[in-house]
Amino acid sequence: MSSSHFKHDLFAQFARIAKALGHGNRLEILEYLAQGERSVEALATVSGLTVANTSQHLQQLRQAGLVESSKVGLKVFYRLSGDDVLALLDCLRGVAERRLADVERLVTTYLTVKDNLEPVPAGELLERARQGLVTVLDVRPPEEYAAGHLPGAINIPLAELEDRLQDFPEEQEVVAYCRGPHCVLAFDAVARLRAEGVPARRLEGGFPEWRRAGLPVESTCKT
Amino acid sequence: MSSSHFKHDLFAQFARIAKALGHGNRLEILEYLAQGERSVEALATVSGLTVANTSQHLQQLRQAGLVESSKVGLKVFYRLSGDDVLALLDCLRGVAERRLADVERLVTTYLTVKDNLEPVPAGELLERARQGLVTVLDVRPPEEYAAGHLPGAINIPLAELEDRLQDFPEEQEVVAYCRGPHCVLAFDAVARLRAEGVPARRLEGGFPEWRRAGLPVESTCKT
DNA sequence: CAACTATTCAATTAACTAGTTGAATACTAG
DNA sequence: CTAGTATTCAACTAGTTAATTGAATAGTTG
Repeated sequence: MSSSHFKHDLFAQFARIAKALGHGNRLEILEYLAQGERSVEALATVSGLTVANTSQHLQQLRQAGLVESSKVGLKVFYRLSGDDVLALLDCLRGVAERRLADVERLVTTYLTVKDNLEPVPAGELLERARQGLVTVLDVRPPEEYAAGHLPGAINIPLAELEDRLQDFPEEQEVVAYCRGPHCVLAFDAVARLRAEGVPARRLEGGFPEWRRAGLPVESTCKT
Repeated sequence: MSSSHFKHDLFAQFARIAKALGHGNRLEILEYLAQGERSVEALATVSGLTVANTSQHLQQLRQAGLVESSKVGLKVFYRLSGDDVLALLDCLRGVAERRLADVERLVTTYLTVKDNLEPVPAGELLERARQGLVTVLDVRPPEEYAAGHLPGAINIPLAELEDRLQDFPEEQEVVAYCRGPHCVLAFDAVARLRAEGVPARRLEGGFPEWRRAGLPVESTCKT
C-alpha cells in the first residue's frame, strides 16, 4: 500500500496551494479578483506589474486551482474559482495578523490612528442605511463600483473627495468602504472627511466581505 | 503616506505565512504537531527527515509564527502557536480537496473503497460510546495515545491489530480513529478488522478535530 | 487580408530554497 | 569536569522561482 508515499504525495499537493499563495504579488492579484472578475491587463495596471509577469502569476494561480479564466473576444477574464478561496485568504490574513508582529507594526505605522476609526459592523450599516440615516460612500475606482456595490452607495474616488463634499447630505454621518480590511482607501477617506468636519466612519471589512455575508448588493448594469 | 508601499509590505507579510506552508515536509510536521507538542527528534523520526533538516524546517515555521517552542532539559518541544493555525490548515486542506483533481485521484487510488467506509460523525460516536454500544479504537502510536485520546478508547497500533482481536468485546461494533481525515491508519485498521469479520467503521476526522470541537478528551497522565 | 490588440510562450539572468555534512552550542549525568 | 545527548549553526551543492525581454499566437477591425 505504500502509505508513506501516499502521505508524501498528498502533502505535496496541499503545498501546491500554499506555494501559489506564497508570493506578495499573487496575493495582491487575488485581492483584486476578490472584487470581481478582471482582465489580465486590468490586473497588471492596478498591481503595477508587467502584463507578461501578471499573466505568469495568473497561470500559477490557475494551476493551483485558485482562479478560473474565460476568454471573451480579445480579453481573458480571470476570477476566483470559489468562495472557499476567499475563506482561505481570510484565514491566512487572520493568522498573519495574530502571529506576525510585523503586520501589527505595519498597520499601526501606516494607518496611524486606527483606534479612532472604529469600524461600523455590516449589520448596523444595513439597518441605518435602510432608515436613511447614513450616507454610504464607495471609494473604489468607478469600474469596481460598476461591477457591484452596496445598495444606495455613492461612488467618489479618493482623488475627487474634497471637490465633492457638497454631494453629502449635511449633518449626516458618512460610512466609507473599499476593497477589504486592509485596503487603505476607506481609512484615508474617513481621515479626509473628518478633516473637513464631516462625521465619518468606516465599514468593517469591505465589499467582498459584505457580499460574502450574503447582504444585498446593487450593480450599475441594472439600469 | 505611500500606501502602495504599505500594501506591498503587507502582502509580503501574508506571503511569509503562505510560504512557510508551501512545502510538503513542513505541512507534514504541522500535522504531527496538531496531535500535541513534540521534540525535534520525535518529529524527525516520524517524518523520516534528518534532525538538522527538521530543525531548519521548524525554525522557518517559527519565524512565520506558526509554531512555538520551549526547552525542557535537553529537549526542545515545539507546538502549534494557536487554534487559528489548525483552522488555516483545515482551510487549506479543504481548498486542495475541492480545487485539485490530483488530490481526489490520490485519495481514491490509495484509499480505494473509500465509500464503503462511511465515517461515523463525532456526535454519534460520543452518544453511542456513552451507552457502551461501541468499542473505540485508537490506532495511533502509544506516545500519541498517551498524550491524549478519546474517552474510553483502547490503543492498539496497526501492527498488533491482528494479534489482539480478542481485546474487542464480541459482536460489538468498533470505531477506529487516528490523526485526521487523511491519515491512513484508521482506514487500514477498518479494512483489516472487517477482513477478520469484526464490524468496524471509522471516526469522521481524527483526534485533533475531535479535540478542537470541544469534545471530551482523556489523557494517560491522569493515572 | 493587413494592421492592431490582448495574452501567452520561450529563453535568460539573478535570487532564493532544500537538503547534506560536519562542527558548535547547551545542557545533563556520572 | 568529562562524556554524552539534543539541537542549532555554517558552508556548500543542486535545484527551483521571479522577473525581464522579445517573439509567437489568437482574435478583431477596417
